[in-house]
Amino acid sequence: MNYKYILKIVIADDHQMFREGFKVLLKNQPELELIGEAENGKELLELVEIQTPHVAFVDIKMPVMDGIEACKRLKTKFPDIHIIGLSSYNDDNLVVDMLEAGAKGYLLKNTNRQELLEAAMTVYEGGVYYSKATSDKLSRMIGKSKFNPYRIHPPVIFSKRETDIIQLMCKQLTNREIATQLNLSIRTVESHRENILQKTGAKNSIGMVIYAIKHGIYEI
Amino acid sequence: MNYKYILKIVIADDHQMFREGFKVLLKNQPELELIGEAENGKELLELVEIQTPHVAFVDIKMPVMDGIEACKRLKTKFPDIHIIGLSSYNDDNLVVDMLEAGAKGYLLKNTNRQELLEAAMTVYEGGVYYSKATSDKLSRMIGKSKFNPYRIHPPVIFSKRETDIIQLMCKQLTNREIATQLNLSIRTVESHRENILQKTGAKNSIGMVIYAIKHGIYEI
DNA sequence: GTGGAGCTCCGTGTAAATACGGATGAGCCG
DNA sequence: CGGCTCATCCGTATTTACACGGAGCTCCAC
Repeated sequence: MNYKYILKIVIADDHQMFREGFKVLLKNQPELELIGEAENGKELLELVEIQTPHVAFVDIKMPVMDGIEACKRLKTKFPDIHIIGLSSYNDDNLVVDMLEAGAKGYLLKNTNRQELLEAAMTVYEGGVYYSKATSDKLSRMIGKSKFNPYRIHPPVIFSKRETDIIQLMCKQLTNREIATQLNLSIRTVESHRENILQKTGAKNSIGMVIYAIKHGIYEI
Repeated sequence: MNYKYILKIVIADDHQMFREGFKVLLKNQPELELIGEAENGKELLELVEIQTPHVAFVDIKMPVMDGIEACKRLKTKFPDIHIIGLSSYNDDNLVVDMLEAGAKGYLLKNTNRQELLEAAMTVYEGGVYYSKATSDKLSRMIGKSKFNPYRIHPPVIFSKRETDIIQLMCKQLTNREIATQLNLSIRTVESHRENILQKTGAKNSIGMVIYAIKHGIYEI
């Protein structure tokens, strides 16, 4: 498996032991960068307020504010965030609630680093992911519900060239300067820029750079 | 908000978790450079002995030597250092002690990067800064004491109008749309934009929006 | 009551970006 | 092979942005 992104993630769980174990799983996993931890849903909301994670791993059962409520609020306030529910065992009803609240994935806590990475990447790209160890009962519940795994929106993927151009644009180079630097015609650069605007849905280069920053294409 | 310094800061707190969170808050905050950490007051004194921080963020409650004692000793030995007290909740009496010991600011630990930066800059420029979430009780205590809050305003680079326009630009409005929304002539908006570009040193609107995001003028 | 800062407005340009249309070849994959 | 994406290039036109200049007004502080 090969991924081209580095995803910023956060973990919300009330047990420090689990958070530590989670961090151990992230060792030597450069594709996932843990940028914050929360002990409950309230802290998670505060955390997301100041950070900008791509994916949040959220325990369903937490004090103060549980994962389901946190998920609902997160999706309202930060529609772009991708949420993966966590539960200690197959707490079927709660998992379904979590998915209805907007989570796009679900993992049992005794997961492994492979699943962790796969789940994060899948939901980030617009898909859904369920723990392989998901109980038959939960599988049937999901199968019957609207949460059947499918890819909603094709992920916005940028070609290498487009990524280059986005980054150079973010460095305040003009189309002409980018063309010179990349040995391209300025018209080619303009074409790429148009495609980028179209893909990101941005109205102008400002929207594009915000998109780029949000999605980690450009680091500030 | 715009600051022209890069402040060297240190953090003293006995909880590694908090220090890590503190460091997260400093991400993308080029104005604050963390040059050292200490786990207690004693380590803090040793640290300041060999480093020269502009501002020290010091937890009040620490083992070995608490923040209050550390603050007193620091102010005696290094009168130029600026100290901001930290506490997990409104521990009113201790906060007052900390301020009497020479701290020029006080922050609750669940602060944000905006407050962090503002507090650091304010005390560095000779002012005092208290956490916005400071309890009413503490406010009264401070009000009665010699530590009457006042704020030295750092050189304000952006006027209210300019800030408005920056934020609308970040929302991908064109000059014309901004003019309409603010009931201004488009030429006025263009003038403001030119001033903003000049102030930020940005080459175009992309540089400006990156500046705005970096400095908390626009939240993404 | 002078001076500065902020806000407002304007003229005249050039440079750049945005928007629509189109095309060709290379490379990959089933 | 056939279909696809990517990268490359182009024409034409309009809209915005950027850059340089100047000026009058209010408000407030010194």
